[in-house]
Amino acid sequence: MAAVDLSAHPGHLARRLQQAHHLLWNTMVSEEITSPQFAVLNALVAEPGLDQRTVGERVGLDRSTIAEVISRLDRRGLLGKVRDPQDGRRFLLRLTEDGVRVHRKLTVRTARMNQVFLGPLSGAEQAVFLDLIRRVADAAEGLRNPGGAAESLAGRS
Amino acid sequence: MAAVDLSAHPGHLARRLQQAHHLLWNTMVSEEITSPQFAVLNALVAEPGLDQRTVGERVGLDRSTIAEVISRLDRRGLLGKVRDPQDGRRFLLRLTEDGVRVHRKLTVRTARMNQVFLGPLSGAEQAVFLDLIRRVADAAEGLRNPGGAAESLAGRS
DNA sequence: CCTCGTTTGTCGGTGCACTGAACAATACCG
DNA sequence: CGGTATTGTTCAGTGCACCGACAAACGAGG
Repeated sequence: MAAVDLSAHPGHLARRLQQAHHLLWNTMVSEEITSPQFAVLNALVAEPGLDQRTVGERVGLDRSTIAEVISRLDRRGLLGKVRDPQDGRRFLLRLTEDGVRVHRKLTVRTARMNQVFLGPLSGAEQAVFLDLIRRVADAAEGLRNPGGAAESLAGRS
Repeated sequence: MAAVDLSAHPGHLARRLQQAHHLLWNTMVSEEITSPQFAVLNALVAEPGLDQRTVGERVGLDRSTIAEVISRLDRRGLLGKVRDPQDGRRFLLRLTEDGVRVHRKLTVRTARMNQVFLGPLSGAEQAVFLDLIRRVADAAEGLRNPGGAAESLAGRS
């Protein structure tokens, strides 16, 4: 029996980590607005008037997924989409007042939740934790678009 | 504009980490069998004859999700389910020969993939990385079942 | 026995996430 | 100007993940 210890597999741990986060988010932040939805709201607070594709790029969601998330936020009246008069392909997105309000409220709660989530780690460990995840995620993402900006991974042709 | 830097949010990073893993899994391990499906195969290699619920507990999936994953593996002929003669509620699960074969093949590939995935980190960092994720995930999971082991979070009343 | 409460699995509903394909509007090139 | 990419959005299909409700099966008391 060649069974493996899953607790040494980063993918398995990543999944469990996200489940843990989902659980905490539901109880401490919101049952209506999900974490990806909040990320979209946040992106539009920072840069109102973005189009869908760019928002997706900012928060790390592909075109299909971002379309669903945005349509949900639209249905709830948290943002509005209008066609760009300059470029009839895009929708320009901006938050409604409701959207801004929701974002403000959840910002406070997410901060509290993050403290609880990272509670088991010391301050120094938390910084290391975030740094390590970011490095692993960035590297793997770099494998996808070799032709992005000035790149990360060494192998330029 | 009270926008927040998402790259300091562990939940956001956790999601991106999983996406990165998903991408690598698809290209380096299998497009047919997913990571959760492999986890189930692995659990049944270690302990043949488990029931669905217990498998779900081993790999960290709830009853609904594990049912879907198992039905997929069943449809592909990688495992068989028979009712427990002792307890008519459960199904006893065991891998078919095909299932064992697939598990063996993927075990090799996952090992390779994990090396690439963790490649950006040094050996020492990899150990820290896995340890930190495990601690955070375990702690948050502990919040769910207060009746688990001894308790984690400091802020008791 | 026969009810009461629990456990196992299923089902319906919602939501994230990816792929690949279709479509429309725009931009580029000869 | 016309034809061909390129880009932004949508749609169909698959799969993970959660919750709540439900039926069948079990277990313990009466």
